[in-house]
Amino acid sequence: MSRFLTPRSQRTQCASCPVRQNALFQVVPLSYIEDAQSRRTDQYRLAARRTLYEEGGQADMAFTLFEGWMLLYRSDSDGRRQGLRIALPGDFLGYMPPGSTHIHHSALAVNNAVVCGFRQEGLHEMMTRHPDLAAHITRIQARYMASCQSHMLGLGRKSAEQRIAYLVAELFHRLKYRRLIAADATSMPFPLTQEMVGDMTGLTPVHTNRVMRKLRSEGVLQSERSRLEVLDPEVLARIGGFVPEEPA
Amino acid sequence: MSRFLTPRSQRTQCASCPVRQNALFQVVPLSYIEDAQSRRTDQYRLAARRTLYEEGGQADMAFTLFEGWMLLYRSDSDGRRQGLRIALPGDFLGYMPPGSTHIHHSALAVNNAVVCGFRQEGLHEMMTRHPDLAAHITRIQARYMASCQSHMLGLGRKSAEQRIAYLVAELFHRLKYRRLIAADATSMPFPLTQEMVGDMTGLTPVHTNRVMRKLRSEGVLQSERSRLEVLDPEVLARIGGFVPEEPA
DNA sequence: CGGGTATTTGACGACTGTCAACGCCAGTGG
DNA sequence: CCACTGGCGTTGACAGTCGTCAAATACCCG
Repeated sequence: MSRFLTPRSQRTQCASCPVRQNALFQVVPLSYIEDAQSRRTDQYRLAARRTLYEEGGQADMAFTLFEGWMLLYRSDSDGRRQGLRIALPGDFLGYMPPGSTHIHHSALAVNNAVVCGFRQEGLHEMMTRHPDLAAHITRIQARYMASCQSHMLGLGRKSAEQRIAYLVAELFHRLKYRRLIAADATSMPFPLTQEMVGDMTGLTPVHTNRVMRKLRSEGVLQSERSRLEVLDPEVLARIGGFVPEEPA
Repeated sequence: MSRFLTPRSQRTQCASCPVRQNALFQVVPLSYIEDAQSRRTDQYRLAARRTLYEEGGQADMAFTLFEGWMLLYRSDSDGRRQGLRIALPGDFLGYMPPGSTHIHHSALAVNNAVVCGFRQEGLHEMMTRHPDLAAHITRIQARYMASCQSHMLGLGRKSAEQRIAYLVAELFHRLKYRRLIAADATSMPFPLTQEMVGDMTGLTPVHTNRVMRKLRSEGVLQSERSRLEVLDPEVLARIGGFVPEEPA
């Protein structure tokens, strides 16, 4: 648990290079697109294993994730790292309400990612102008909060197998909900390393490996390269105690 | 871990009786008090060990806690319970953004408590009318989110002793920050049972006891009835890895 | 004083972490 | 084309934390 802050893949420092590309807003409601378009910055392409922002840094930008997955995490003074959330395309990252000074977590690109940045100030202005944008952001926060609480329940009270099953079931559900995979898909892209799964579940990479191996031997999962096949979604959800909620 | 849903103190179902009493809003900014006064309901007095609301219920009311402590928790299908947050006087509970149907956690009165209720709809109306109230609520959510993330770090990566030390240090800090105890106080009211401490830290009551005993024998804490004396705040914060953040 | 709850303690075992190696695979450079 | 290298996955042995079960003691309120 000590090799973390500059761990296996010699986690290079953050870097992000502007790129031009068209895409839709997946988070901001349609009615604000015009206003939002004028405020958003260029898009950024972020290489795998680089951080978009880091704990303790200035919180002057928020982002919408367009492509790729990101791992949001927090680490303590001993270098132990705890995953907070896996951000999928369409997710909103790094938002901080007015008056906040620094951000409390870091964001790491799991694979190559594309994000679109907004200045926080711009968002705050928009919120005062469009009251239902404020309501929308409030909803997003509440949804993340609920998910965060589910993870707390897992970290505090579930076994390793349950936590991992929950994580996979949740990701599978979220990908389907956003139509990033077909509704009847039986497999999904899975760019997370076992170490990252361990970060999310509060487990050691070694123990994560053992448990995933067990799930495979039980015929629940099947993994090939960076894909994961869910052989029995029912059992997976039952093991993990995962109950899909409306939004995802 | 199975005796929980109707545990030791035969946790009676929720009940709340209206009461009349004057008090200030501690959460809503002054400028909205007039509007808020017209929207708030009466205050409610809640006996110790009763729930204010429960997971899965309708989310039609939000509350400001005036007196007493509350334990917000979530439980899974096996009856295991995980504490999410200790609400102290001045805290805001049960808020759900527009469109939410049911609440995802339960709120239990640790000791006798007094809350003031607001209809969610009323809050939503106010938010559209007063954009900075929306910003304020957003800030509150972000603060709870940050605290929630700190707890995730603890649940996932810290030892039992560290988690308990963190919890106590955090409560001590929050009480001081809100001037619920003097800035130079060396002790605080501590109505939590060891079981509740275990709920918050993801530990068994039994193991919680052992660890608290250890902290006492190390001369860090001292407990009498429902008070806790912090003999060495420095060491406590260092053990728990607690770093006070601006708001609390 | 009595009943019920909370705290405390001991024995025991399971789950998970730690340490240390090894194999596999992809990308790189010769 | 092939050897090399670094990251990731896999495995085994072992230790320690923490959960479980069970029971005794202390405490609080009526």
